[in-house]
Amino acid sequence: MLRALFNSFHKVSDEDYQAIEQFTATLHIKKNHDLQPIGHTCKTIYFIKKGCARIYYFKEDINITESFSFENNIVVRYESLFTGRPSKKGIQLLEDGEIIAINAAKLFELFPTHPAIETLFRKIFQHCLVEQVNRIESLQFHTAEERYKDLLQLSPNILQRVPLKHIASYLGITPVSLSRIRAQH
Amino acid sequence: MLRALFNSFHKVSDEDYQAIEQFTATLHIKKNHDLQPIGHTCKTIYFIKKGCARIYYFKEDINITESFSFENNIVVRYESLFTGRPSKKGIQLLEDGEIIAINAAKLFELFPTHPAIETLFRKIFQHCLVEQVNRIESLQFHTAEERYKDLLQLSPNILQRVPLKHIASYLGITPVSLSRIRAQH
DNA sequence: AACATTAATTATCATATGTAAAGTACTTTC
DNA sequence: GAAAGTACTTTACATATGATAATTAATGTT
Repeated sequence: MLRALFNSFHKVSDEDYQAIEQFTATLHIKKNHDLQPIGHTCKTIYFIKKGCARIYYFKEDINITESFSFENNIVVRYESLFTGRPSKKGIQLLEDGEIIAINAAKLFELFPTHPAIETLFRKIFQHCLVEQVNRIESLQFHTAEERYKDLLQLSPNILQRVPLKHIASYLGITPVSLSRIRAQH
Repeated sequence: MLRALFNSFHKVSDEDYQAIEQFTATLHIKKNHDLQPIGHTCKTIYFIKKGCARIYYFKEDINITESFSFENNIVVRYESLFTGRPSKKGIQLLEDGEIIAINAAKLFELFPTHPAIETLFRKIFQHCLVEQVNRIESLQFHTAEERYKDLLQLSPNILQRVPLKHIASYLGITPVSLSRIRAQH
């Protein structure tokens, strides 16, 4: 499953895959619990095998969802992993979940001896970069209603899995405002 | 100059640097001219030696600035370079500029034989990823006024170099709205 | 220098979103 | 199963931003 995801970015040999696997652990986390709390420096790349999660932070007491992640996706707080600074963001499970944790420091140590692994993760990060650019475009010049409709199109079942208050803050609006948008069907 | 920038991400040997240099060209572009027009597939990584540029696109006749880039920075339309799809975005010079163009296809071909070059660009892309995440945070939950002040703090001389209309669309607001924000000092 | 074009500001009005408060429905806990 | 808590909606009002149009300022062209 993890390997299938990897292969979709860059084919790796059995040996390379096993080298990565060596530094992975499977975690079972309950709904509403944190995979990583606010304030810790991110040293792990997570892969969601089952469940869904959100990256969140507080702005003046307001709980803001930066992103959602569902099965078969990677979750990383890049701004912490790539700078070495503590993250003001946490990762919370929105459903009971099964998570594969990859030790990032150990993984990065593999790069000099396993170029294919470095290539794999370079391509994964490139893909993430494209996702972020698209998100910026959406936030910069779409109305809240357009962003809501786009989100439903991209993740049709998100309404069944994620509380509306998180969707609201993800869209950059208040729950009241989201209610209004939903009401005018 | 380019090498100094590279070194700030990852030290490369003379040989590696020369391998990259082989696929670079220096361009002189006049103010208001396009470095790359809308609709072309991005196959080049640009480095700004002198001048400043913006990535822009149209949304229903409205000319939107996605990002600004100044001296000593890299400009790439990731969503095109990393997907191979034509970009609906262009790159325009806002001042007469001197640009170093790196042929991305040739560069990527160096990766298997020059692992240090791959590492260098992985780190550059990681840095860009962090920048994009920060931009998302700014767009998602700051008011237009906060975003304006943050921009001035980050690029204090931007007002002298960039027309306000571009700054407005970069902030996700109309020029009229930016005028108002500036008026209430 | 005169003219034409574009950029920026200001004013007015319309609309979208925020804030606060109250009500309803759903969950959780004991 | 009652009580408490949480999520969501609705209403009323406040504020920020958008749209349009008119004016002034700045820039480019001949």
